[in-house]
Amino acid sequence: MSTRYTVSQIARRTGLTVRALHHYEAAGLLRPASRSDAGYRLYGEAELLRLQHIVSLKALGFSLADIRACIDADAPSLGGALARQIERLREAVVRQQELLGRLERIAHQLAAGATIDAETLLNGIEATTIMQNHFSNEQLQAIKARGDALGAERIREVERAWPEVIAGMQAALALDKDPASAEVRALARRWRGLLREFTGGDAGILQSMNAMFRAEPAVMQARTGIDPVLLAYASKAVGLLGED
Amino acid sequence: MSTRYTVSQIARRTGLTVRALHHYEAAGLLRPASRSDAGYRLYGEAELLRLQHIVSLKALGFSLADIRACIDADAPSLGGALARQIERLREAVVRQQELLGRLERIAHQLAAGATIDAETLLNGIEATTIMQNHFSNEQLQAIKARGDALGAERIREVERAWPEVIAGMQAALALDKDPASAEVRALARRWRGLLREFTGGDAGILQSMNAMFRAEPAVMQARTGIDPVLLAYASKAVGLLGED
DNA sequence: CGTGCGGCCTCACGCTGCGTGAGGGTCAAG
DNA sequence: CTTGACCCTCACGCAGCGTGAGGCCGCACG
Repeated sequence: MSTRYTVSQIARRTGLTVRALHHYEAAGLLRPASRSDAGYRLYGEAELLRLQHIVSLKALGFSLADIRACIDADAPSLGGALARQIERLREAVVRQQELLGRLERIAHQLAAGATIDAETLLNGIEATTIMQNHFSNEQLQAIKARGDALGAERIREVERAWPEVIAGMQAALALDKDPASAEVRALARRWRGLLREFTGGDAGILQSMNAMFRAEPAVMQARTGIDPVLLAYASKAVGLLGED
Repeated sequence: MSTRYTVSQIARRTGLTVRALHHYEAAGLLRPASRSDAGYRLYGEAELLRLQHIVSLKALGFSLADIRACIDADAPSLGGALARQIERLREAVVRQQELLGRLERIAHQLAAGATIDAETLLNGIEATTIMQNHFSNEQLQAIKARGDALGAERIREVERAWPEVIAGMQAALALDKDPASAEVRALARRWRGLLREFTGGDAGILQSMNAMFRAEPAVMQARTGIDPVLLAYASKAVGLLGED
């Protein structure tokens, strides 16, 4: 009449392991219909059906807790759980794709830069990580678009120009020169020009960059040579330029 | 001279927690430069730098073990680890996108079918799950393309026609009619027609479907009303049709 | 000089979804 | 009676920490 199956039979029919069935029982997901005299688990058709549902939901990425909620409460939670699961997965995919993008960019750099040492590579990775933390995705895209617009050649020029300007500004600061003096104004104009080359005139990006320098003074100093004092001095000098 | 930082200072500067730093130490990732008399962990600039690297690599999704390998062994493993990580991530993205696709299809059905009860929904989910297990991705795409080509209206017609043909075949089997008789031949022709509507004449899909019926007789019987005996009978009858 | 509060320390369990034994009964066949 | 093949119940292990528990520093305040 009521056919009974042992754990291993059930396991074979569902593609699960015996251990998993034990686990599901412990998790309150599926209790055997009965036990034999020796304590063997015995399952019936109803349990098999329920298990099919469990397997299906698990294949959709639901957690055991979610599955229990869905099956126990029946209808109400299922639709909601489905929606939540979709939302979760969408976010996960987006995150992973961003991550993948970053990894691929790094791998690309590595392939282009021929034999690059680990230290340099890690520093580069660190830079992108910090950027990732301080700029929004839109801002990062804007920066990337800006870089594409400028072209690799111009970017190299800018990168060569920065140390010079920074050194000049540092020297002016060391000699305690008036930020309003003609010499410092000239430096500030170059500074502002290079900065705009990066920000593209986007006030938000400028703000985020300042925040980044404030949040990571040590790292930024190590990478750019700009410490908070120098930044303040240069900012003041640029501010004194007015709309000139 | 050599500035020393306490755990919580390091934690603040890196955005990690004190517990995480303890964990990294236990994992052999980052040992404090020294300890105070009271046993307090004391970190230096070098540790801070190393930790930046660790954070960066972690942000790229590397496991602590991988990170340790990368940082300890320096250059050699980093490139390889990067490539492996990219590969892993690509696979993960593909898997999750497939999953997302399935979930969205189900959600779509649910939205279309208005108020569908949980039982029916779970059965639908089960069907897609089993299909997923028995057909390759290419086959599933081919089936989907086939469905699009036929159109929703034709599919509904086919779905209405199947039970009728199955019932007829079942009746013929029950009466032990000769599979070669005119009546059964007529049934077999309709059966074959409906089947081709699904397979699109693809022998691989037909084979996989037979395998599915063999592997999941109970489920398939519950869903289609076709049991192994009936399937054998029908297959014989169809075979007897020849190239007719 | 005590005391209170914030850090710091070292265990150690918890979470997810089982895998993988350990140690020991059960059942049908030979 | 023995031998496999199954079954049982613990219980640890995995990754990466979170979150206490219980107790020792260290600095400031009264």
